[in-house]
Amino acid sequence: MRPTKREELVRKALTSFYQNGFHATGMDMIVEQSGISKTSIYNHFKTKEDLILAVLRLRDEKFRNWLYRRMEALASNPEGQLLAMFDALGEWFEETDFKGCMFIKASSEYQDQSHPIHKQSAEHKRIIEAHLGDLAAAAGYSNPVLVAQQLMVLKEGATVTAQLRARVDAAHDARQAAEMILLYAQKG
Amino acid sequence: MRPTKREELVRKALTSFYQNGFHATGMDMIVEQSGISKTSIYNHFKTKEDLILAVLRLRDEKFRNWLYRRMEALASNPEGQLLAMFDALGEWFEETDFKGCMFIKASSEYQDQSHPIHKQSAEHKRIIEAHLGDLAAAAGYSNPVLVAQQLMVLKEGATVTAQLRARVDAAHDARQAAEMILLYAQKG
DNA sequence: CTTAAACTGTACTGATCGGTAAACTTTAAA
DNA sequence: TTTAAAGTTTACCGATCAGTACAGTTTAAG
Repeated sequence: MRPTKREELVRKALTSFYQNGFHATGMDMIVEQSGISKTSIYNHFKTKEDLILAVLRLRDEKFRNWLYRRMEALASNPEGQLLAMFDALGEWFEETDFKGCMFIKASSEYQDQSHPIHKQSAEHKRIIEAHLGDLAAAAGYSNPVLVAQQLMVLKEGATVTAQLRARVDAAHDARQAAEMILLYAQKG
Repeated sequence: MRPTKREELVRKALTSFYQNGFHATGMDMIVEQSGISKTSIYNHFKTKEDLILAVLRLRDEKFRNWLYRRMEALASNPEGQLLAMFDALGEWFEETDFKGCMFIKASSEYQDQSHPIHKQSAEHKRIIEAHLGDLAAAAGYSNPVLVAQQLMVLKEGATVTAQLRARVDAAHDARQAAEMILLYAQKG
């Protein structure tokens, strides 16, 4: 097995699904955009759903890697990294091909909670929230779980606002709100 | 013209689109769910897109009416009403047929900012934010626009979290965060 | 009772959907 | 250089998509 073609397929499919949505993107469009034959695609993935799941796995890995590294680059201590997440989000929102969070969109199109695509989207969010919880614990907050949940609400809200209303500065609003949350959160 | 049939069609179409999504809901499914013939549907609306726009108009009116009334019922002063929005959201999240915000989902499926469906979704958010701004001004905050923006970010984040992760208590987290925002916002 | 508008069912269009069959060509390792 | 896997093109499948044509039926007002 040559992994390159498969990876290239998933990478190209990612941009197609991200830019156009899941239902709106037909397999023929993916053939066009990727330059990979349909027969070959279905040799790698049994169904469109399987391809989407692979796309979401790649997106999860790439996005979390990028976010975590950016948070570490922008601040040295855990408290600063929590706030730096919103600066990183702001950079993301400013990218020309920003089209919102792929997992929010996936869960919007596959609404059933038991659907694999929905479950995988929820898992992505769970992992990020756990990371924020670790940082909040390291920062010494007495209720790191609550802090992480509140910061996640701000993150999702800023992302949706940036996509739906083209409001890039939502990241700045969210950061200010996060600062107030951290100010009030008791330290253990 | 009898307005009843048309209204019934839009009402039934709303639940279909809300429960299943826009692309995933075919016109044949709307014929089934509404009991109204396809010929009659296309006599009222030229295209599926026109029907969706009418559905979103109805949703905007119904949702804002409900939210505003609920905020007024739960608190008497403007500051309390701002916080009561999150209690109202919590009630919404607990409804058995809650499936997230219809406008967030619409903008996820029609991503182009210039698309009528996307624009109408953004308008819905703009109107609610303006209402929050009025309440924040009445409450005496020196920067009511910023307060409204931050509360909107919390509202969107809580709604997405409740839908994507089945976390009804996101409304409670958001309310706590909102309390801290209001505590720190200077009064004029 | 008449009449016109509203609505109905049925059948259809061309396009596209996800997915497959079959025969052929490229690729990379033995 | 042989060989088998991985890739390709082309054509197709039945189902469904949004939307239409048409002839018949219900409805409500004069």
